[in-house]
Amino acid sequence: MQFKSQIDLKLTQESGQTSQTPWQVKDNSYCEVVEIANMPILIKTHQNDINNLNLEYELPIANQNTSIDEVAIEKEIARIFNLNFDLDKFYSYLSEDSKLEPATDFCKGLRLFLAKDPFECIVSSITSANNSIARWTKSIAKIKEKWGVATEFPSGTFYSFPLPTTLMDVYEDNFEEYEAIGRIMELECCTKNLKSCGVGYRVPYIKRASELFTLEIDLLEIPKMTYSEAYKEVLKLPGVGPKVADCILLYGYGFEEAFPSDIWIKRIASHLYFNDRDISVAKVREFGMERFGNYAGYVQLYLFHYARKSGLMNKIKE
DNA sequence: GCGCAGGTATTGA
DNA sequence: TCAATACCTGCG
Repeated sequence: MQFKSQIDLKLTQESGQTSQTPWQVKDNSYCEVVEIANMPILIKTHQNDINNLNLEYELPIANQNTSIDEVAIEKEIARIFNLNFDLDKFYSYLSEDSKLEPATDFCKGLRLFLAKDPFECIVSSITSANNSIARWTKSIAKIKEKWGVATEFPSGTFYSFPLPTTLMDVYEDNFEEYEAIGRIMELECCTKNLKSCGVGYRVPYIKRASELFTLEIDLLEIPKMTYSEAYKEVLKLPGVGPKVADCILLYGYGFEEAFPSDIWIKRIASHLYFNDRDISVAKVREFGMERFGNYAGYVQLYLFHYARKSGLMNKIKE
């Protein structure tokens, strides 16, 4: 299967978008389990040039004889890598703004990398708050190892992200785990609890969010809402403030009018557009949404990577 | 060993 | 509505 779209797969995978961790690299391909028509399918993507994306897939060993709708796979992959977004049109938009114009050179082929699973996106986003990319990436990997759903494929065993029902009931920390099954182990041997994944004080946020998605909130309703309805809805979740809400909406659900604003976007925006004046994060968010409209999300993505790669970030650290 | 980075929740104007 | 502060962890 091949997609004739401009995309830099490596850049898109590794740009630290918060909806999910990068896919596993195996044999020169990025591999991940994606659920399509209620079946876990192992997707392997690779590319040789920036205008082609190649894809192979495997069915679970237990379902080798099941027939699968390839069109559904194609659609889902195009959604995840946002392949229908017109990059060239976006680049000509960037070129009209002298502040944004240089970003193109540093980010050619970078696309939104949307969540394969909304719940994973939400936990990833909560974990990413007040955290470094390296740290939250490790935490998510540990959560998958400990409670993920294993599926056997011809290429091996792969784990997908745990379900909300699983995560809502896990032990919070060593002490809780020890209390529950302490008789057969030492306190320092406790490893199957959320705190041991390095998520720190976000433990109750993650557990409570899992509970909400099990009992009260329907993840599939969110994409049907307008941006501002969806924004209010995800803000109800513990550990979700303005920045994380926008990340969930943009990287998780593809609301491209979101402009996730953190300390870096604030610094970049105030440097480029406000003469280095100190602007509140809330104002930067408003500014971005107002000025860039439906391109706000892409502009945010591009600004961040442009600033990082060009050395602008080091320069404006105040 | 210790300071620092980084959003959210909470508290108190 | 806004400012100040605590929260946890890993990195330099």
